[in-house]
Amino acid sequence: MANPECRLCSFKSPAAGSLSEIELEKLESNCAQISFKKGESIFREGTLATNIAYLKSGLVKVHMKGPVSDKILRLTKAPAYLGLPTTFGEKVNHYSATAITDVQICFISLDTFREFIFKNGSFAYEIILDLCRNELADYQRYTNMSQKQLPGRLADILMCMSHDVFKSNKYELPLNISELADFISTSRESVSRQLSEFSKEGIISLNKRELVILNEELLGKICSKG
DNA sequence: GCATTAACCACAG
DNA sequence: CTGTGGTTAATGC
Repeated sequence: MANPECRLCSFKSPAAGSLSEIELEKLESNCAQISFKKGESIFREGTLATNIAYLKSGLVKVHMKGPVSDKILRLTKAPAYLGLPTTFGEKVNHYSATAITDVQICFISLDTFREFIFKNGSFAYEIILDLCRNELADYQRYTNMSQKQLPGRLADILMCMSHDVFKSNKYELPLNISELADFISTSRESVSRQLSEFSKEGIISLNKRELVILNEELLGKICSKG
């Protein structure tokens, strides 16, 4: 656990950017930074939500238990708040957050956070903005996912990760096959098969976890046609 | 009917 | 943990 220096933090959220000097000092003394290794759980579904979690660096999967299997709700890259809806709106977490790379988290006291919301309109506004954007993005993803067939769903997340997370046509898959399946609501076998289909068709190449998108145009078509 | 899609099972690296 | 083959159920011409 390191001493946070919120005032100097270069990963500050837009919301924290609107805090005054004094408020930042307050934040500093009510906040603890912790590192998690890849695979470690940051907070877990069913446990009491005690703090606001701010993802300072790294990549996290947000996921919840379904009736059949785990479901990955979102992939969240730093910087971002994790689980505001479940921390703020509910006493008990309705979903979990797990590190998929090494990760740094700042846990912020719920009371302090709440106080900022009450007293600092710009701070509150930034938080609302963030929640709105996420809700819209989630609605979009869920309608997409529920109407596309398997190839379209897979193409979708492969491109998403390429554009939004890694900003490159070449990247290391952050999720294993069965996590990909949990993400796009299918079985691990289907993901495995579909990936080799894409490889055979020359759309992607995949050795180990190293993914290269060779034919982005075609992948885009598959993505939009479903 | 026949084809397509995708899940489930089993088994092998 | 992954990749494949066989089988099977559902859905759409």
